[in-house]
Amino acid sequence: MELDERKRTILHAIVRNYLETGEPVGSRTISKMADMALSSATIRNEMADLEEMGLILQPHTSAGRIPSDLGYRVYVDEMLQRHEAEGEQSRSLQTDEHVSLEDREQALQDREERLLDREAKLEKLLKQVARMLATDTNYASMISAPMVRRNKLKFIQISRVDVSTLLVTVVVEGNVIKNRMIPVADVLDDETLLKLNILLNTRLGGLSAEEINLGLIAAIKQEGGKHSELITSVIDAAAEAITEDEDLQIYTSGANNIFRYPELADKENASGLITTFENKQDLTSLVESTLEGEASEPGTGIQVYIGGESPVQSMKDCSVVTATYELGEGMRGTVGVIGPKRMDYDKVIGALKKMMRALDDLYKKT
Amino acid sequence: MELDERKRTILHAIVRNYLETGEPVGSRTISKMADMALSSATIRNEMADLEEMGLILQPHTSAGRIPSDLGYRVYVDEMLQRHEAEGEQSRSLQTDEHVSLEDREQALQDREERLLDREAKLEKLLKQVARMLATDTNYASMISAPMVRRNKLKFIQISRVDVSTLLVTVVVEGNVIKNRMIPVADVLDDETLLKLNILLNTRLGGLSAEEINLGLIAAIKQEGGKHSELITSVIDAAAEAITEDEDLQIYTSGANNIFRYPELADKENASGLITTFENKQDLTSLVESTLEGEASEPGTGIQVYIGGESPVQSMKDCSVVTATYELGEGMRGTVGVIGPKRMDYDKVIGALKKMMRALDDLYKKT
DNA sequence: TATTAGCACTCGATTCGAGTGAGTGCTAAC
DNA sequence: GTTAGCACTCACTCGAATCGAGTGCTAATA
Repeated sequence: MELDERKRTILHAIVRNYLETGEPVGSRTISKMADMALSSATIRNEMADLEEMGLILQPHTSAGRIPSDLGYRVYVDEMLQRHEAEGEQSRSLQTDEHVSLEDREQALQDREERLLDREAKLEKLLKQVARMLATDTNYASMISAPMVRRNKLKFIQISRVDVSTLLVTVVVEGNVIKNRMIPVADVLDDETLLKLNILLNTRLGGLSAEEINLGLIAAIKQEGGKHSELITSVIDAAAEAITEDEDLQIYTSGANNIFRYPELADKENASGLITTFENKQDLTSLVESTLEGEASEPGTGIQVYIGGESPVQSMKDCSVVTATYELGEGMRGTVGVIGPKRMDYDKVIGALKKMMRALDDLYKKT
Repeated sequence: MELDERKRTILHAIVRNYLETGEPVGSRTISKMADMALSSATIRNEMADLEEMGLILQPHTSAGRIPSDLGYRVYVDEMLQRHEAEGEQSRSLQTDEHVSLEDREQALQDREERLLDREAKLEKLLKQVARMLATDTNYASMISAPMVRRNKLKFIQISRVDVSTLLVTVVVEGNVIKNRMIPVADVLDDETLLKLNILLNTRLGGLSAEEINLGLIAAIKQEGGKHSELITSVIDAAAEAITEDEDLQIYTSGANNIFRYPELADKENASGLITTFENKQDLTSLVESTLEGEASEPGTGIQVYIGGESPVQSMKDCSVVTATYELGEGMRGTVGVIGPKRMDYDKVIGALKKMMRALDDLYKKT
């Protein structure tokens, strides 16, 4: 059977109505709609067809129809196409409605703030983005910290904080900074310290994790003479700073919003979702899946997972809309909104696009 | 009316039974208990008295009794006294059952790990503690990062990472480290850098936030000559590191456990609690209240908030058991367990005490 | 005088059945 | 191909009946 124009219209009507009311929609409701010149009986026939095609379903015999996952799918796909088309258009028109982050932009006005130690301030930004998305949409939101490429050592410094303590500061590519304190028994004079610093920087600067092998370490130790033990500690710290695959930071917000939607608020669902939001662990699959999808088919960058399509088990009754954001320098992360399957996809996609544009601008203005 | 021995026994029986079953307990249930040689009628009379005294109440006329908040209070108070007594005993006996953190202790065996950059590793420890408490008790848990006293500058260092970037590293009392990157237009040679470092350390080292006033800053700037702009930046960073009243970090775990207890799992309650756990903001009042309470009456360090006693509005149907932990050096924080009013206080208090002992040992072994 | 047996009573919870209404599928007429 | 009409389904609501755990009170008992 074919999904002709009329069936498509009816499907749309059903989906839209269901998104609004959250209740199964009957044939009479549809036939009474303004631009619908058909009787309920006709609608019923078409509905029967749509059901046969797996696009809608009945909760029980004497109820109206609700969209099936597949039904949502065709609805969303069409919407995405429309958004994409619009996107092309607006890109040439250059709308300037991205005001929401303006206070942040303000904060970033002075040059110093901008190049700041990423770890600290980025976290605040991400939390803010998550919160804004959640409050804007009334759904739950998540955002992953961008994956930073950082496998090259940029700078090492040993300094003496007090007589018995040394501080090792390591800067790696991407301006990620790691500190480590090392207690020492024997006091080192300034000269030795300076020598060690020069030695370490000349030998290790610019190297990646793979390049720092045992041979090299041994060589440096030899050069360092009696301070080999200290050198080991320092290189250790450096290695940790480079390799440490810090478990993908993810921030969430608005978890409580799930209670707004009865279909998610029952104990079973709520408990599972809350656990997912708390552990964050499970959300990584969502991040990965989004990045993959984006790579394989780079479109607007928006992806929608309906029900079971989501890689996260506990979200089988939810829909997830994700996007990939970029903060320049190839730092990419994933941001997403999680809500009931009958979420307002249009609004959510709009909010995400707006947010991504804001993030884009934020770092483009550097 | 007086709370004589028999009334007390009956009250205990009611509370204990209610903690177990979660259902109102009737006179017959009590009279049938092993060590109870009274008829249900007598129990009923006593119950009427207890109700008059405000220690128990009836959900409705034809139901059994449940403990009132006041009833819980006397129950818990007695338990706390008992615990305190036991505590005295076990302190001289020196039991050695604190095994739960042993893997962590293992990790801290090698000396280096121990003095490590607190920020990073402490966070993991705290998260682990929270999770362990939550899984041990099946309630929700929270832990606040210890408040560090850090108002004295210990060490400042400016170093050149690359031609256009300087790195300022500030260490303050308590070995908290702050980094900040500063972009510079004009290149600084090593000598100037060294001079600046010495200048800053001699003038600022050991000073507290109050002591770094505008006059001093002006004086330093003058000494620094043409690098006054840079000096401003550095002092800025230092000041930030000292004062920054970083909004009291709090970690939570096991929020989903609230769904185990029907009296907390209804939408209203659950939504409120989840929001509280997510924002963490509201939990600060709990931390403060605990520290205050601890200060005014230093006992076992355990405090119990029953229902409305808790300073957190959303927890009016919960009980909260908190404790103050200490990681040496006067670094104190608060750890707590949040559950239904009918929580197993004994188990929770036990778990908290055990955890505190483990934390104590962890840092005493330094 | 304190305790207990007995009894009427209360009231939430559960069950049952009737009634309601939104919605369907099918058939026959247009 | 569309529509009016009709019998049918089934979740939902509501009130009545029943159940039973538990109470308070009274009178008898040790």
